[in-house]
Amino acid sequence: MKKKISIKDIARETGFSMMTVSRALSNPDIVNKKTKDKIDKVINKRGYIPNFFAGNLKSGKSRLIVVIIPSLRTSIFNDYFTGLREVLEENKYQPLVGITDYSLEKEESILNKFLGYKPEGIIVVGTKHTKKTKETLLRSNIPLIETWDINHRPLDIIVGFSNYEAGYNITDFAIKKNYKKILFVTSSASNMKTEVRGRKRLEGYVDRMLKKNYKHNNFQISDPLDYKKSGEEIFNYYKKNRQKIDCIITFNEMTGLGFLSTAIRNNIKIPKDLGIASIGNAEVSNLLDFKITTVNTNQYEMGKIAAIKLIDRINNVPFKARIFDVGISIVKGFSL
Amino acid sequence: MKKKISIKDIARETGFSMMTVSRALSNPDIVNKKTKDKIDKVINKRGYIPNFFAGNLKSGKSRLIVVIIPSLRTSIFNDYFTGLREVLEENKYQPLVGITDYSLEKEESILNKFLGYKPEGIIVVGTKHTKKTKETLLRSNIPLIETWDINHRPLDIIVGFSNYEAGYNITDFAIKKNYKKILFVTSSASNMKTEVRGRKRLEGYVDRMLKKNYKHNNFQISDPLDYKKSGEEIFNYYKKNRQKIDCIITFNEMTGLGFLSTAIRNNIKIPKDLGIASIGNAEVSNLLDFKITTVNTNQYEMGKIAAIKLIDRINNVPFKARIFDVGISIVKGFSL
DNA sequence: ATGAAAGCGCTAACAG
DNA sequence: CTGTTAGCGCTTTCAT
Repeated sequence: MKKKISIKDIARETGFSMMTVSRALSNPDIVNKKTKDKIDKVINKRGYIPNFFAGNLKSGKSRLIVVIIPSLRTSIFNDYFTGLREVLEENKYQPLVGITDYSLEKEESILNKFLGYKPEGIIVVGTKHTKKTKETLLRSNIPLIETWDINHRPLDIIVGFSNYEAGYNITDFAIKKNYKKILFVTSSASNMKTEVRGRKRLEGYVDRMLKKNYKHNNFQISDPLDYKKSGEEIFNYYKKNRQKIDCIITFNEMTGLGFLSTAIRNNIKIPKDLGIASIGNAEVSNLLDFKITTVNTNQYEMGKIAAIKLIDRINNVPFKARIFDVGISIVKGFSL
Repeated sequence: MKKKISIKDIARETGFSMMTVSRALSNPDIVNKKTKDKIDKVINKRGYIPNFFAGNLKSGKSRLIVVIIPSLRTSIFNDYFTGLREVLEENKYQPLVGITDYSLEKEESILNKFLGYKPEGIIVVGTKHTKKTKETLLRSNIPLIETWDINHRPLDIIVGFSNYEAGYNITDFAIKKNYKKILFVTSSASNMKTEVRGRKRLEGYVDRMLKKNYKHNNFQISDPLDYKKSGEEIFNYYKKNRQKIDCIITFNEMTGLGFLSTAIRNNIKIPKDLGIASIGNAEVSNLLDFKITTVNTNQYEMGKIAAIKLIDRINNVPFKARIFDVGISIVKGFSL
């Protein structure tokens, strides 16, 4: 094993003290130019890399931000994470990513582990957490951003949009296009308390339908992560209930795309015989030539704003509101 | 600001020494059961979370693994990363993720930064690095896995597949299906030394075509990340050259899917009038009802194996080979 | 089974 | 502009 080189070695070799070397690295301006050059030369020659932990231990600043996400395999969280990451990196923060696979228990254990890294901030998806998670979060006293749903009391700060409004607005859009027999598709998980976002979207749909005295109707897919299977399930249901359905709205965009692909391959005339819309803004939908009408939930921007708000919070920038609505907008595709 | 609680506080409150508290946490078996219970109780009550840095500083073990990836927005790297992450987590390692956006220079700077976290291992995508990156990697003396392409001399260990073979095999598959006028699509970036993988795929295609004395033909898309635009570019080229093309193979799967979507919407008869195939295994292609014939590059498994090999290496498990080929396989869709 | 001393590599605070 | 001292919070080592 090669001997590890520390700041001490650089100090010895340059003839300066450890402190001068330290300053040359973190605060070059206050060091004599010549001194700095000499130190730099030796550092380069030796390939010295400062031990991040040691510095952090003393200074108390880790520049680490905990980011907790349900999944990275869904493009929607990917966009969100990309937004986060870009802003964090610009500000020299390093994200520490934890994936919950949609489990609140896993969120709890990840959080516990990550708190040991002494993060300067935390960003989580969702406003629903276990009781213990909430306690830990509150007790830790670390700046915190909850995201993706604004209809809750924030533990600290919330950046998100209204899932209810998303469901309401897309239904409204379909109604105005003269569709009347609109089916709303959710996942069976939307019944459970973990999947609040899907449930809120459904509620928005139901309320809009009730206002028109239209009959509301909810179909549940079995596996929200298997879009192809979902597409087939929805299609089978549609075949059996053609008379009762002239439009289908799915609670998320990939499910919508899954169904759209099945419908196209089965030669359904879209949007004439059947309108299709969804909620969320799947990157692939825009990238392929199957642009579905959907609600853009601005996840990339949401990620950016969440990171900005967190950094403001860390820097004690005064703020008025605790809830930031990044808004939603309907993106027209060919499907409705 | 709330006072931070350290192991010292727990020691004081339980009446035991810091060392006993430390052992109760990291090595519970050698501590008296009653002692441990008492300590646990106080730890829970106070919400004490061990400072990860301090422990690591002394022990020298960070349990951090640097993972450097070109992008997370492509499902292909996502699958790969998921494989990595699962194995690392099972083994109590924490991935530290760096995104290069396909830039070797960014890879270099990320690496330099991350080395300060004293990782126990490094996993990078690709075998092409800047000279300085190579030096740093070698000098750091940290177990290293390079992935995604086996046709190189490994710096330490390589886990990947042959991109050349992928191009060769899919072309072979098309030829055996009696296609003769096969167009291969790459990105303009495939000319540059950064995008070795695309170039190798093209080489495989060319060699297979030459063996049959078929004319090889390469079309380059302008923006490899805009699949819809790529789809249109390829489609326009196809329209103008219908007579010369009976099959199109794209160097990556999303580009193939982009083109497939355009072709379907333009009522091209697939695979009768035109065969379409690609390389790579885009998750979405399987999830939607547009399964394209493609080369499965086993990225999820590759991630898993890369992580396993790295952990073996860290644990000084003796190994014979330095290159591990995870292999490729053709996945039949409807498109060819 | 438990404790005391030492020190990991760095930087804050103070000194000059 | 540079140096000295002390100590961040933990674990290793040695002792009991």
